[in-house]
Amino acid sequence: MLTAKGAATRRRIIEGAAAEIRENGIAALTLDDIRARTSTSKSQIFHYFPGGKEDLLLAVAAREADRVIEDQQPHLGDLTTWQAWQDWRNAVVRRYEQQGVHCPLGVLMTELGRSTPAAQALTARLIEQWQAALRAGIAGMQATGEVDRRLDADRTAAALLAAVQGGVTILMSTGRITHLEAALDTSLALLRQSVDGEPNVIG
Amino acid sequence: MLTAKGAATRRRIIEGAAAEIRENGIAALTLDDIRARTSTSKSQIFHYFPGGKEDLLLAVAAREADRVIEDQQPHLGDLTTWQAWQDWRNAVVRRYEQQGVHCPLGVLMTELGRSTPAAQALTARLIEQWQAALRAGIAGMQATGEVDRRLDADRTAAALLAAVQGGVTILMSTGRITHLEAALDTSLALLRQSVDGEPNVIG
DNA sequence: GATAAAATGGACCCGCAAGTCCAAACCGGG
DNA sequence: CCCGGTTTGGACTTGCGGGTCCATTTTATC
Repeated sequence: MLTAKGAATRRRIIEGAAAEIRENGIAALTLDDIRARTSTSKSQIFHYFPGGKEDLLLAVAAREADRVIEDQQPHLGDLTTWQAWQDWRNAVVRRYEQQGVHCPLGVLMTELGRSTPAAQALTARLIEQWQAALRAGIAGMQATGEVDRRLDADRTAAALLAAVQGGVTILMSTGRITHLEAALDTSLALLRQSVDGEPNVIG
Repeated sequence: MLTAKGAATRRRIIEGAAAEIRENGIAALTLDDIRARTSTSKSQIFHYFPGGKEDLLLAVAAREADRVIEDQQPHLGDLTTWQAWQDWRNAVVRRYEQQGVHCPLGVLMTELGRSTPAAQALTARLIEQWQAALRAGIAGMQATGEVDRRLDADRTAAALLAAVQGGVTILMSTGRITHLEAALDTSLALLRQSVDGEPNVIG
């Protein structure tokens, strides 16, 4: 079982590990660092994560995956107006601006993505969830005629998601946010353009 | 100095390390694996890469960065017609289809990207080079009137690059290439669309 | 407040992998 | 064929970090 105190400790360990990754990356991550930061002991880590490091990392990844979606709310869930899209765009930029150079999720995915099926499933679920929200937003805008109905909503959502992802990746490796902004703005311009044949100014 | 034989060995070590990363990722990479695969000895690795593992990884990253651009040629250097763009698009898809789940470059960048300034410079240079080629292609198409002149060529190139990068990232973590394709096709559709105000069918 | 379960502390073990070292083999030029 | 440097082999050291173990303390429940 798990008492309230135990649950709190477990949570503290996950958060501490995530913070550690954000600061130093996963390559430098040791259980001892986590232990020190969270004021716990080795035995606690293994008590709450019997599978050891991998088990803990998976929990961190799950937490971070949730956070990714959370941080885009309430905008992501309500992309019904151009203003909402713009707010969402700004939320994404702001989120990753603050994130810093290490993305716990991205690193975790590339690190244990292929090794553990559980991690792979987590990734797939996040992408699906994110893409579904974008798809719903696009479809809704199409219903009101604000977005060209000839667009394939799902495919466009996939492209938009890829653009964001790529912008973030470049941000992580260069520290510059210009690509993420360009990717978002260009993608949104595509949505805004030529509604049912009517041309529109780009940008 | 470095004799022909020495240079060959050095090259063999780099290629072997890259192959090892492609197969098993960087987390699992050990000097012993490389040693075994390349039929060399520990001392050779340190002889040719005095800085040890990090030194070697940097060399691998440099090699892979070159390869990324190479593999997109000759298309990337000659984006003067829609056919050329399409060929380039196909080359990119094919390249990453074959690459497998591990991208030596991507992994290396996220792994030692921030730790070593040299790696960071390498990344910046690759992105700049890649983006410049795309920018040149877009600008050229604008000159002939085949792409809307109101587009900011550099910013659009940045967005396109981000889209590709994101598609690749998603491919690496899910094994599915659909996002890369959607990202490329959607981005190219944007370029093709509404030339100087004339609407165009999307997709 | 007794008792069982949960939580915690921290010493210890152990294997692995990076890096060191030295001696041997090889090779090119005089 | 001999001498400098280069290349190679592989044993050895070393430290780090994941994981184990058990004793102790705390907490929940009756």
